[in-house]
Amino acid sequence: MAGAGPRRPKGAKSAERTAAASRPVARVLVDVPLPVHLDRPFDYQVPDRLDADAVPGCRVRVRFRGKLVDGYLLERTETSEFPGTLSWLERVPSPEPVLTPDLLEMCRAVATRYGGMLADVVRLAIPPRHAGAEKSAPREPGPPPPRPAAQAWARYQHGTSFLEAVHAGRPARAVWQALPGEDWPARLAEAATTAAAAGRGALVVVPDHRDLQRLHHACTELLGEAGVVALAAELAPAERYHRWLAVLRGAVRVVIGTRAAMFAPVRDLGFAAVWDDGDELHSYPQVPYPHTRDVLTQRAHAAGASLIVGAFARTAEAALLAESGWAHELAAHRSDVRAAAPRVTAIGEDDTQLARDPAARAARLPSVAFEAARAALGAGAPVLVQVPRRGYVPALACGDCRERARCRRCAGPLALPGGSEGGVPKPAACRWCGAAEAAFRCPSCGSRRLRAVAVGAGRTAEELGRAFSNVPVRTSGAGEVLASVPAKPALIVSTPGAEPVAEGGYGAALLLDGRTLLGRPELRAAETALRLWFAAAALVRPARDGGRVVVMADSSLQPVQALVRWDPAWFASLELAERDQLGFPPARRVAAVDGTPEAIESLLDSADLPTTAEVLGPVPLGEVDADGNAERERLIVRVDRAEGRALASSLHAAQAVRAARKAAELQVRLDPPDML
DNA sequence: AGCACGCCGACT
DNA sequence: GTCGGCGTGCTC
Repeated sequence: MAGAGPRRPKGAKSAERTAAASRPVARVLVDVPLPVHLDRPFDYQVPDRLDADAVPGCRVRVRFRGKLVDGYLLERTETSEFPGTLSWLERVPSPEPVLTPDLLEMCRAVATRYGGMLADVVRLAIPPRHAGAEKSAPREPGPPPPRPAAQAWARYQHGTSFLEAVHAGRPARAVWQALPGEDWPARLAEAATTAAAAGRGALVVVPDHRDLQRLHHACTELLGEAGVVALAAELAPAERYHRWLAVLRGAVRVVIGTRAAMFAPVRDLGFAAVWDDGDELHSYPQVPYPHTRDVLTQRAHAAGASLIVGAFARTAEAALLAESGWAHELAAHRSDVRAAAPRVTAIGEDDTQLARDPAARAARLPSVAFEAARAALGAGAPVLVQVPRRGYVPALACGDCRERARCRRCAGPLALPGGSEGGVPKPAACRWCGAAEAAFRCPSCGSRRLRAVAVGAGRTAEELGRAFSNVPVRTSGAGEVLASVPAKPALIVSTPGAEPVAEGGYGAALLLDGRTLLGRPELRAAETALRLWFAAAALVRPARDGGRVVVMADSSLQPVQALVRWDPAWFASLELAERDQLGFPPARRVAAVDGTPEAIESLLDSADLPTTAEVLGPVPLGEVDADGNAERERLIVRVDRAEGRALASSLHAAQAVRAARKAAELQVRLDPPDML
């Protein structure tokens, strides 16, 4: 019997409705933007006419605060704890159980990890409904594909045994350092197909559409058109839902996609992979801002699936997975790496010798770069020119050694706040804790000088075109991204991340403006620069075939050394150690809380933060008035990694307390990638 | 976000 | 007395 909601509703109004005979209570997750304290299910009465359709996981329409809203039926129960009278379930748009127990559990885990709300995660995980797709989407899976040959994996230590584990259903987890020139889509397709051959599901997530096309091509080679499905947020709604349903119903074993696919409801997940986890596109820009790598590691763990975190470069997060022993290394022998890599030359500011050629001088091309390009073009190969994007971000660095200037209290980034006091410009201040730094002294070299760092304009394609007047120049970037270029002499000017693949490999790559790339104010400046360099350099022929890379950056810098030696793991390990020392993620877990000063204050009053919590700030965000107060401010809270979960849950709880509710508008982000 | 209840000032 | 201010709390 229903505890409160009567089975047979009394009163004239609901006389025509009768509750279902068995399990008349539906626990419903309402899909409306709600304050955090309402992050819980609500109970409704199931009328007997909807009894058959109202199955766990189906979409429902219910009346909530007087309005008809969408929701998901989580479960049917006999009784409700709610003391009042339950409203009726109004409609079941479709009995398709889209929020399966597995998917629900995954969404809960993700919400918990980020201190976010379940409904927000479910909104990311389930695409909008399209009725036609429910009729047309397939239900039955085809036979498992044959197990693919995977000799190419033998180039990596433990590569063969990794695939063996995938096939045998033993969870193997690896940080994969792809060899220069590696056909990574083919390798990931092989691994995914290996899981499918064993009858299990596979999921591979890549940063962008171009990568997805390459991966899709590699997968259809092994699985045929019907054996793989690509999920991408930019698909038309009907097609998107059709493909998603095919996955949900278990009709397709291998699923690939861009970040929205991290939640794909793959049946019996046996293998998951994220390619190039350092690409910021893997960070989902909606609450609670989940990251592909985090979600897939969590899913692999929960499902007992194998996992690959792969790239040409390596993030500090991937390094942590390896160093903590959670994953193992999947890398080639050093000698094989050297044999596959191009020859890399670094040219610093001081040893820049401009080319004699007047046009090359005009383009400010050093002679080494000019000669490398000319030799490659002469050999009939295309040359890649990587030009950093435009953009400007104010930040400060040591005026002498160029080390990023950091706060002595909390190691946050120093910047010039702008504005003046009594005609004197305000001194540098920490962007985290707000402490002013009037007497900077560089911890590395002792210098007292500060200089502004700005991401500047790159050289243009026209300038380079003049330096090589008889060679066609093509550009790949924001406007138009090229997928591939033929093995002919050409200059390919590309912004980072938009480099086309060259048939037979580029003869040379020129990585311009390395200094500005390295000097970017983000925490990940060096890691990002190196990732972009490796991605471009990996498209160049091996040194033995004449492949050369010239990077315009000081060879004494660690990221530059890592590129020259082709040792991404070494740099990632240093980076991780440094983050540990500075108290940054992933060594520690950091939360950024934005909101009005009152909301922040009430959160600080009420939050039961973990014992290792260190609170920085708040610092004003955006415009500051005469008294130094802003409409919104940011608070940083950091804790030991082990207390990440506790931090997420305490921030979740603190947002729900009465005092914070009025001021509301608190935005909580965990390990925000763009915070610094 | 909107809507209902609730405890003090100006009015018939 | 009683109308109505919006401050506070709730949404099955």
